[in-house]
Amino acid sequence: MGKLEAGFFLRDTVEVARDLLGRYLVRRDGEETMVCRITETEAYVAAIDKACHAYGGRRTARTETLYAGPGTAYVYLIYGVYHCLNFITGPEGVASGVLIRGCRPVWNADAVARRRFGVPAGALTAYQRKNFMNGPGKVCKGLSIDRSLNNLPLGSEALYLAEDIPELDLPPRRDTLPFHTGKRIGIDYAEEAIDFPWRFWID
DNA sequence: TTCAGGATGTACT
DNA sequence: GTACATCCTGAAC
Repeated sequence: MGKLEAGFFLRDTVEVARDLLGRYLVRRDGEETMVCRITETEAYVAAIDKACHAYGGRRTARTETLYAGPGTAYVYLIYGVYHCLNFITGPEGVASGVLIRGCRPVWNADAVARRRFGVPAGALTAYQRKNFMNGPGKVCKGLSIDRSLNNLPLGSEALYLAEDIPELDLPPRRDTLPFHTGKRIGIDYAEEAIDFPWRFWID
């Protein structure tokens, strides 16, 4: 099946964030299976990063998932309106993870478009296509991801990451994939961590 | 195309 | 009470 396993997430968080670009996010919601290619990620590392929810070792009901084992899904509500999806990196007990900031449907785009805009993919305007899933809240809207999936274990059928998907003829990520690096978005409060180049994206 | 402002719930002070 | 790892709308250009 090509599912990413624990070893993938047990590496340095920044390296995992970079390596998730171009890989497949698979979501099974009832009878519908949707597949997206990841196009934008950000790394968060509690030990040195004031932008991380678990900075300074903070343990609360919300941050508890950040301390879970490698590959666990961390989903939280932001601004009272939208959800954000992360995958935990490193060993259990070390709070760090990768935020999925953007992706693009590569299988069953109709199902994603209906969740995102209420219409099939063919009915989208150019503006809607451009803003399909270019943000963490939009990714979750398009894939029906909410807090019911928080703390979901690595490799769950409802939501998992894959290296390749042979049955759909989706090829593995190229290991020479060109990518961009920059500062993270929406963390203006995070002092020196504002400038960490921990955001990665592909075209 | 860019910009300001509002929506909205939860965590934390 | 305040802040928040955001997004949408409508107005101005």
